[in-house]
Amino acid sequence: MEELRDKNGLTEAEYLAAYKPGDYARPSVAVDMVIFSAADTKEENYRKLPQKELKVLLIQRGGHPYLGTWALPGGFVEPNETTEQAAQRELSEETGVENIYLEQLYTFSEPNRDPRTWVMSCSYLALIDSSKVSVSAGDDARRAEWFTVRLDTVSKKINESSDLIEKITEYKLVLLCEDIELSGSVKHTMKRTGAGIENIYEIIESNGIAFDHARIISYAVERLRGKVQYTDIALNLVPEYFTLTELQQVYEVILGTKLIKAPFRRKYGAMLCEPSEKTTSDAGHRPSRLYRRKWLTE
Amino acid sequence: MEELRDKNGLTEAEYLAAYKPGDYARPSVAVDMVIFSAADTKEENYRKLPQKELKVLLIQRGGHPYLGTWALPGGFVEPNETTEQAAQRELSEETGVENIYLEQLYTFSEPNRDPRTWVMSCSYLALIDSSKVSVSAGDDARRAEWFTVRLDTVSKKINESSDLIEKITEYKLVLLCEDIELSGSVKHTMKRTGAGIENIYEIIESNGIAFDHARIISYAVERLRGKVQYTDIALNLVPEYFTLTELQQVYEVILGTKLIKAPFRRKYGAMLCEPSEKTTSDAGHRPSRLYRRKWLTE
DNA sequence: CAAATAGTGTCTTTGAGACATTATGCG
DNA sequence: CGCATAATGTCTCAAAGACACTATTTG
Repeated sequence: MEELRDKNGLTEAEYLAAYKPGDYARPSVAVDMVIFSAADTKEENYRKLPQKELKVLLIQRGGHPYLGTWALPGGFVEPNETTEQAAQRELSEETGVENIYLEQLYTFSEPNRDPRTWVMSCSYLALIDSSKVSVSAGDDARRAEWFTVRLDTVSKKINESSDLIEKITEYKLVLLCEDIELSGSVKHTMKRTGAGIENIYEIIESNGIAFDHARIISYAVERLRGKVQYTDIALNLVPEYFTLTELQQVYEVILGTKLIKAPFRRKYGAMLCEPSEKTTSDAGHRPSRLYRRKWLTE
Repeated sequence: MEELRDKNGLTEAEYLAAYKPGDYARPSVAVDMVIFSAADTKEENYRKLPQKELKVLLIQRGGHPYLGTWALPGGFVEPNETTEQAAQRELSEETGVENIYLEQLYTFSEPNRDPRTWVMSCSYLALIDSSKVSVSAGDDARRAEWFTVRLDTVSKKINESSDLIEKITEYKLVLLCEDIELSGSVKHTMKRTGAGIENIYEIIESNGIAFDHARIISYAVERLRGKVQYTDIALNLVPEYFTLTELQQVYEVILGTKLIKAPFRRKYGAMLCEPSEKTTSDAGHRPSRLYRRKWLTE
């Protein structure tokens, strides 16, 4: 292999030594983090259990563009690191917590998604257990807050003609934090013509959410909804010791549906969790067994 | 919103007009295409049916680095296009076929994955029906060939200690095209320490496959294996009119297992396909009904 | 008719969904 | 004791897995 020479008579080592990068345009590459947690609501009735809510961490922009609106935490990838390492770095800077579940989501590349310059966003999904979440710090410079996430399908239209099927779905994303309400609408058009499929995503409204981050958050919620059903990913949103009711609430808040207790326990409780010796107490009702994650070693 | 001014007293329009991109390093971003098809093997016995094989399109490198080895088709993303558009462009250049199933896979970003310079690869999965595949053209400059794909799990080790679980899986990828045999080994280490999970992928051997493309191809096969089970993605590998046995073979070759006919037909045949009036003929046995894709409009 | 595949019937087992019933700690 | 939740039992129904049987074409 060392002896191979190209049409200029150079070996690979010689070629690389002489290599000069061309000066064609290169994009900046940022990582944007969709950091979810599942936090308890406050419950006044001491006998009733709190409910879970899906939260996402946003940061208020202190400069242009999108000054004053809310954005996903993120930053630029540096030349000596992978996007995963950049994501890990941003994550510990932002939350102060190490060892968080991290998964690459999607690379968004619309050339005008950042009005300043050509910036691609390699987005990451991170899941953090709510007990580790530091109380939303009203830091001096950057204000970071956890927003309750709601993603609903607003409308679904299907246009069918002889050889064109068009499926238009509109999603509405609402983000709430005390008196702040942000919202965004994403329209997904799926076109099938002949043997071809085309998916188009458009942001048709973005209210207080910076860049294309409404789209990125919607995408992250959809990924979470899908993966929760066939992986143990939800266990990353729950403390080390947890009750099965808690876990069920996490599933419910992600999927947006109510689940029935008995089959949920048979399926996920038995498959993903193992009972510990501990129980809850002081609850105003029968105490509940605490479970731990069962590491799948199949 | 127009009236908001930042700490320098600028409106957003003024800020953007004055904006100068910094001169920090930017990566090149390439798209690499994993183009799969499912082609029939030759069968001498006229009564027997041909088998399907999973194929991937590779191009022999005509220059350094990795001169003479085989690489995924791909190219650089240009400033006025999305990665999807770049992928679409590469795809029609390479195969001459429009309207192909296309899906973003993963963005690989190890800083040294290209020995020349900092290049990220945004990889795409494309599925093309074998009847559209032009016979592997021995073009003048770039030699392109379809390689039969085989991905096996070679070994699986689990190290469990008190608070560290390590799962090491080794995959072996073999690519065959007549007398050419390429191979690669990818090692996946999953470490769980405390609440943290770390996934490390290493290429431990690459025989005739350029860059980190052995890893990208392995990733694509795994994605395909996963998605085939809960989507209609496999129908993109089959012509407009196809038999259910053909479709079953596609599933079998992707999953690497044999499936039982009756339940396969009940599940996928009824759900994803609709019968046409046509049948096969001249087969040396009972003719088979030809089906078409049923577009899912739920 | 023999070879080879097409296509269907049915039995078993598994598991999801739905609902009901029993258990238990706390004030 | 009564409230609220914990935990489990059981019935029904749908579907996956496995296997066998019938149907149909061509040389």
